[in-house]
Amino acid sequence: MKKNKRITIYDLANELGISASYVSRALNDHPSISDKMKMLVKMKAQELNYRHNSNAANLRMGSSRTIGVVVPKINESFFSNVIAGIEATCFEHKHHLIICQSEELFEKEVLAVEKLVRLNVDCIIISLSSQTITFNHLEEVKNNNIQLIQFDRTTDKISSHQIINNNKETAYKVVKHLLQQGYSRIAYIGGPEHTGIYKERKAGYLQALKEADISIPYHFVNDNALTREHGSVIARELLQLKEPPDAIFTTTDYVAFGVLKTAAGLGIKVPEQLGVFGFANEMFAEMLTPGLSSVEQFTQEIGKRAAGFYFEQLASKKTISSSKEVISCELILRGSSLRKQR
Amino acid sequence: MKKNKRITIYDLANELGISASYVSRALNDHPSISDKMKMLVKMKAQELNYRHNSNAANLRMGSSRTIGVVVPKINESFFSNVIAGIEATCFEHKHHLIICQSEELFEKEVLAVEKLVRLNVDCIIISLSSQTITFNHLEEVKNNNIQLIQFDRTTDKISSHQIINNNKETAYKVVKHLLQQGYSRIAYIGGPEHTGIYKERKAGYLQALKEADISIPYHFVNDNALTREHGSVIARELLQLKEPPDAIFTTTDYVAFGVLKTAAGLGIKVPEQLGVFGFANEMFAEMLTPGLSSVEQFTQEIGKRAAGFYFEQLASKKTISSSKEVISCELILRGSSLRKQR
DNA sequence: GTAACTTGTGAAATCGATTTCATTTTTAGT
DNA sequence: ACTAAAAATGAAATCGATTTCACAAGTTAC
Repeated sequence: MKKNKRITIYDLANELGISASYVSRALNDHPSISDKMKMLVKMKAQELNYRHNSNAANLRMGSSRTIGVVVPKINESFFSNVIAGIEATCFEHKHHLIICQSEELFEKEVLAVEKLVRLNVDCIIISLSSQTITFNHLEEVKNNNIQLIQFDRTTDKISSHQIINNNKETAYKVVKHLLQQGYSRIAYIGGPEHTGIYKERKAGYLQALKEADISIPYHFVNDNALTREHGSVIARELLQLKEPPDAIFTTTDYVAFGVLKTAAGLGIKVPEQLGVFGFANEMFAEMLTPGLSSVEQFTQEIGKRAAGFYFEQLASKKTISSSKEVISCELILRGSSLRKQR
Repeated sequence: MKKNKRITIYDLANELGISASYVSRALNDHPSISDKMKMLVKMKAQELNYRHNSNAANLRMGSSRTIGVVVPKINESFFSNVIAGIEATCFEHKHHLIICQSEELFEKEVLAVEKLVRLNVDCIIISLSSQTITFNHLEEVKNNNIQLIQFDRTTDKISSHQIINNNKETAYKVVKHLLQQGYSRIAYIGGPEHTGIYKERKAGYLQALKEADISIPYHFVNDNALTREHGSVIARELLQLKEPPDAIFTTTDYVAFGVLKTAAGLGIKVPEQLGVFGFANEMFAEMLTPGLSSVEQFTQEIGKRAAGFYFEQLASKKTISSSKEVISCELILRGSSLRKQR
């Protein structure tokens, strides 16, 4: 095992017979240094395989040109697309990205946030886990002068910039669409209400029903469902009622998939006997048979705006304590909710 | 804007009337310090909202207790599951994880690796982008005394530990299965051959055909296909031949999905007229109609083994320069390749 | 020719945690 | 009680890049 000690600017300085400070400036394109010397230093760096040490630089500068992202799951397409958007914008601004997942666990979310604080990131972009109901860990982020930006699963209890969809309005439109397709006994299977987006979607659902003067049984409204399994179980209960729903609106495509599976299992035809509408337009939504109607949230855009906001703040040097940015969704209509010829 | 300067161990030391070195030791549970004092220091740290500064610690220690992961795409379930496995093992060993994606671009892969080197990670676990055909960036990793571990998309040109599936054998089994189902004109749509796994899978495919004494036309063997679009295009060509294949084996579920779509578009019935077999058992494979037969790669296990190997090395202090670990796949048979009653 | 200024360069301080080494204090042993 | 050993504690060096400050050399202006 060779003890390949890493090359530092001091080594470069020695080799070149100049000082370390000079080397540092040369590498950073400081204006007081001639292009010729910059060239020379950079050549040498290349030759000796010099690697900049971020830890040393960050320690000195107190900034890391790094943004941390915390999401529940990186393999839900919603989140991975948001991340893609964030990354694109970071890339433009030559910032790094560190991605963490909370796996929907509060404990892991706290750990991830702590880690990012310790790493001295300049900004944390977060979408809360479904378990998260206290926010000290976010307060801490701000106490450490780290810019906090929330998206999608946000809380108003912590003041920060937020990027969200027009959830209520969109849910309202979904129900309107279902009504227009001739469904009237529309059930709801949504996520936990303490998470803002699900509350909003539920509100939109309820408002549309109210406006249409439709009353639905108590059991038609279900919260706390996020997975395919939840969807299956609740759908089974709903569809075996004496007077079952003729449409189900879910706040996640995963839940919708569970519903579709159960319906198929019970021999219920979609969309003829049951309309199904999802949310998030996951990649698999169009792969199903029939295609799952869902909501496009322009996820990439959300990511771009989240990171974009940070860089705007950085440039303007103003600090906005609290604000909201809304991105409008689009209904993607597929077979699962279309029974009328249009 | 309050100038909330971060609390350091010096601040804690001042407050407590002891030295910084003492504080450091107390926080790190150094044996030479009484439990009472440790308690006291930790309480104070809590009270003043002290945050450990990783940059300072890593600079001093030359290690970051961090593993970097570079994968082509975090939103392919294969990779996100491997990451989940890596994360689980890292979590056990109290190491951090930094996730980067190359997006199948060589340039981005190099940048990601550079970033990780600069951040002083202790180990890099990588699966190569499909563009990668030179490996200087990996050589550099090793030059910087960072442990390198490759998985799935690996190269033998750089000596390192590798975790791979038994790709050849598995592909061989897939073709055997198709033959046994009565398919005989079996086409292949695979990834780029310069990537080891695709070469292996192709080899397995060819061997099975050879053993069965089946010869297939030149056009039945296609490389460089990785996306759904590739799958669609190539499938269209294949299926419109005068003597089209009666089965298609693809090395990615995405490609297989493209094949299925095209087949459906052409009115070709799966599995009756065309058998389709994918690879990777992506989440959507079972969601399709008919279900897509695919190969389970035990991805989580791959991740666990990759990280596990690092920690074993760390514990044993031996350095193994080059080795391979093989994880066996399992054929998941679904509708798309089952036309015989079994 | 001298004052005033620019430009190029380096020494040294700095960031915060860790660790070596030395010193002080305590405990134990006889 | 006195020495030897052990435990507790702190001072200072260290990691590597950046930056402030100062100085030297070279230019310009009158």
